[in-house]
Amino acid sequence: MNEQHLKWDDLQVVLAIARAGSLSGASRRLHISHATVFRRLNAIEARLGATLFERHRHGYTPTLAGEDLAATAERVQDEVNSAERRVIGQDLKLSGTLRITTTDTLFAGLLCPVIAEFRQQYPSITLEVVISNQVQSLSRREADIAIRPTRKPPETLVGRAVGDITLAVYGQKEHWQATPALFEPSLMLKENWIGPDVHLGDAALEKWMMDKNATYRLDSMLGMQLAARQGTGITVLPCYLGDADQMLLRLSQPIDALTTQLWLLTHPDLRHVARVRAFMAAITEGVSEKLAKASRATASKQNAQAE
Amino acid sequence: MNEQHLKWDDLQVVLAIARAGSLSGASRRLHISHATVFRRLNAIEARLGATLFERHRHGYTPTLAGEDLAATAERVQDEVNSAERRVIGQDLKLSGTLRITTTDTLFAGLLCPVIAEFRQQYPSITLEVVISNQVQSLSRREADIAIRPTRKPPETLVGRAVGDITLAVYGQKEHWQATPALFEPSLMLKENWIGPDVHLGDAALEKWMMDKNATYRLDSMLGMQLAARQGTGITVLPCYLGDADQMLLRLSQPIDALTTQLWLLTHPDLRHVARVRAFMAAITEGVSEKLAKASRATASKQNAQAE
DNA sequence: AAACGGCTTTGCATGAATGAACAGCATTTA
DNA sequence: TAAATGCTGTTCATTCATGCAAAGCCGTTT
Repeated sequence: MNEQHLKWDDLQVVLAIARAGSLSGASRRLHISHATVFRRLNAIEARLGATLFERHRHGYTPTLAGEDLAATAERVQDEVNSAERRVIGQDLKLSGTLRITTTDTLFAGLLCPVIAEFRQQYPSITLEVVISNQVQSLSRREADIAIRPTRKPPETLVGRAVGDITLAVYGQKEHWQATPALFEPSLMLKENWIGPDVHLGDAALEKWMMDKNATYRLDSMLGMQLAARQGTGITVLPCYLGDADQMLLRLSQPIDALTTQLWLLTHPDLRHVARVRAFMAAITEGVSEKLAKASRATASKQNAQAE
Repeated sequence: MNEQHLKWDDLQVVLAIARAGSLSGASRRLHISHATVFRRLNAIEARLGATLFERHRHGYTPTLAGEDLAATAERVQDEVNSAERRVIGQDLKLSGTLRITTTDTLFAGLLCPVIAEFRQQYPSITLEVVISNQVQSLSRREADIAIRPTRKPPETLVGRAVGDITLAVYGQKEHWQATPALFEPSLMLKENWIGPDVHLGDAALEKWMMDKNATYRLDSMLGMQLAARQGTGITVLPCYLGDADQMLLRLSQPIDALTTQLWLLTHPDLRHVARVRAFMAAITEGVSEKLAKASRATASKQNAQAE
């Protein structure tokens, strides 16, 4: 036997195939061509003199040896990711790339102009924005900063709460403008409600909507906003989104049970990275003012009704 | 920041530079060109945006980040080596490569014909023989099988003792053939002794030679054999070596304090590899007979004197 | 039954990586 | 003191690895 048959990068290929269960799945995980995955696996097996995967038409299943290597690869991956974070965590330059993950609602309703301003302020920092309602793993280096509404952030991450996100009932202005009062939601059960489907992933909202019997469900707040604009029914939206929409009218006070906080989160290892700090400061400044403005709009409407 | 800047193979380069302290040293460790080391390190640093080594004319020293990555790389190396041994340890084929390490003395005096016979018997097995008096690490995959004289083998390895290696005093036949008796070594203190230097690495032999005042020292048994052939003095040699040399004559009984055992050692993970088993069986059979023959030659000479 | 989607496998052109050779500088050796 | 040695750094030609495109097979959907 020669000294070393296993190239360290080989483990990454084995892991991707084992976890994806196919060559094409692995190629998508690794962002390389499936032809390359195919050839690299065959080269690895030839070098080791061992069969790592059983071939099927629908894909590949690992042998015992293949699974052993995949488990090893996971441990190596943790080591590599930790090391990389530690090294990059010392970066004091206001340049380089930042990868941000946030929801479509937050991006469209709150963050877009703030990020544009940050771009002007720090042109040397390259931004990659992942707009997804799926959770991106910060420890797995899928993103550097997460901007999310949450009532309880993960303990493994660090960050700050920027402000409260209040939610209230909204309806089409054209339909509801002749009714100036704010309603108690429990008195609106006979209305047609537009609600969230299970993919939106807000358990508290789903629970709150249970007695509303929504027969029109969408998987995003933006979708619910668009539906309410059509006069199809009433729905619950974040105040920053609903209040800014000229075609919608606020129909209730903010609903305490649905209030969340907006959190900026990053991995502890990255908290001293200069561009991470700069970005979080800019978002905090730009967004907390907008959330405060939404809060003031709530109070103004209440005073107007008292007169 | 992009998802991943650190290629897993990068760690290997960083480790080699950190431990060798220079690009050329690292290139020798990795068996690649120093130009490649130079370029790969610069590429790694550019990707990470961090300085891993300080440059000097005499070589490179790691920064804190570089040392951190090197420590990580060592852990990864252990993982990779263990995984490879486990996978290869299931290999049941009588083909592939075997890497053997043994001493120059054992190779020249005992193993050469036995290995040649093994080559004829298993032509599909490629042998790489490292002849060195330095210890080669089996856990670091520098060799698969070690053949060594030792009185106490390392506990982390597995193997078998093939037989005893006896050592006795030898002198030039031309000079000593008129003196048929065997001497007690303590009565030969006034002779000119040829001894081992410190690099031979046999502490028991060095201790035994202390009162012999050897003023001609060599760093190998083969060297001591050649010197004794010239009639320069008397020396201590393994019986399998001295008895087979027509120009030398045995002058003493085997010296109990110097007797060692010949061990075949391998890593526990490799003990079921078919070619490892085949090689160890062949060496055991071929060598134990030769060591027994040396033992019989001792008894015959003693009987001749009793008559 | 045809179309579609997902899988694996193969050939060719291109880009990336590597080794060989060279150059320069400082230190060591004869 | 000159030559040898060992280091880093650069250029050019070659080799290797990769992506693109194509082909084949099979199961599912229309």
